[in-house]
Amino acid sequence: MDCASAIESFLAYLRDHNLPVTAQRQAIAEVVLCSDRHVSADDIERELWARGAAVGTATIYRTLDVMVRSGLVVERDFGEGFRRFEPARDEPNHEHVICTVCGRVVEFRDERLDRMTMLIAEQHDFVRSRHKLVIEGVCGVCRGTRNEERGSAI
Amino acid sequence: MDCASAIESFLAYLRDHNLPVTAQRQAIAEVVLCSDRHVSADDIERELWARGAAVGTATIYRTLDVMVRSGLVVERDFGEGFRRFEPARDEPNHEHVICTVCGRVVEFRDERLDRMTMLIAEQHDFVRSRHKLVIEGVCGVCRGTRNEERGSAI
DNA sequence: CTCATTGCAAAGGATTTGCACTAAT
DNA sequence: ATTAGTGCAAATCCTTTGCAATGAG
Repeated sequence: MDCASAIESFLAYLRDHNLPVTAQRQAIAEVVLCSDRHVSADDIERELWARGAAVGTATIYRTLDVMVRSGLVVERDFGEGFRRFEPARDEPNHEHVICTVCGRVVEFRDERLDRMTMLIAEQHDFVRSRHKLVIEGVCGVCRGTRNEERGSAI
Repeated sequence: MDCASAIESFLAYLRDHNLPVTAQRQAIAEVVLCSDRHVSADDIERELWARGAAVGTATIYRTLDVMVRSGLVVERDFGEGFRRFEPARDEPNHEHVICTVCGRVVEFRDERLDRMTMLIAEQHDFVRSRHKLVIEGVCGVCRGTRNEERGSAI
């Protein structure tokens, strides 16, 4: 699903649920759904401010809530002390590799992992709802450069 | 390594580094190192209070810092909004299954996982430092009982 | 005696909430 | 007109820090 149709889906979700379609919600949706990064609430706020369409912090969090509930956005916690959000893509379950230097996040999928975690949960008498795998390391860029360049999250 | 010798190792670490061995540090070490759970700072504070040896919050965090630096304690973040700590066991790298109802944590090891994450990191031009896998699900107890019983974290 | 630790309270960052005000339907 | 959303500031939660008092070596 591309960015434009994701936004349309979100607006449709709002209408379907009798939730007002406000300028703020559209602006936030654009930032989150059109980003190929894993953005934090702060990233969103900063980006909207830069675009000259500043939105209150509370509204950003409240809108992220709605977007997560709509299923169009997925919440992530990489143990950084804050949450990140990414557009839900068609891929059902994917994992993350995160660079401990610049914070860059790369995604990958592995079907074996899905099966493995399901089995492991069973072995311990758990019914698995989901799993989260994060691989930490240093990316090629950060190993090469002397860390002069550190990516922004937008 | 058992609980008593883990405590002894910690005290040795303090002496080796010319750090004062205080009653508070010993009390905190006992709670953390002798627990088979993954305790939070709050769990520790509550437990010490219950034992009649209350210790200030700041001291608990500061001591946890020292214990992590000593390598005898490992810090975990399960995305709950706070950190948990567990004694570092001999096993090098292990994963966690956490019950989304009662918070119970079960550990397991899988060598394949270690190899897999190493390879996956390589494929994306990352040098892996470590990985974190958390499987979320509902444990047998919480599926059976109607959630009357919810484990404490100590 | 000297220097690190302790405890308390204040400060911090991320997130949530109360409430008067504004805007969508 | 209703009803919900918005922004601001205050409040929360977990964690850290400043600082005077305390204790270990």
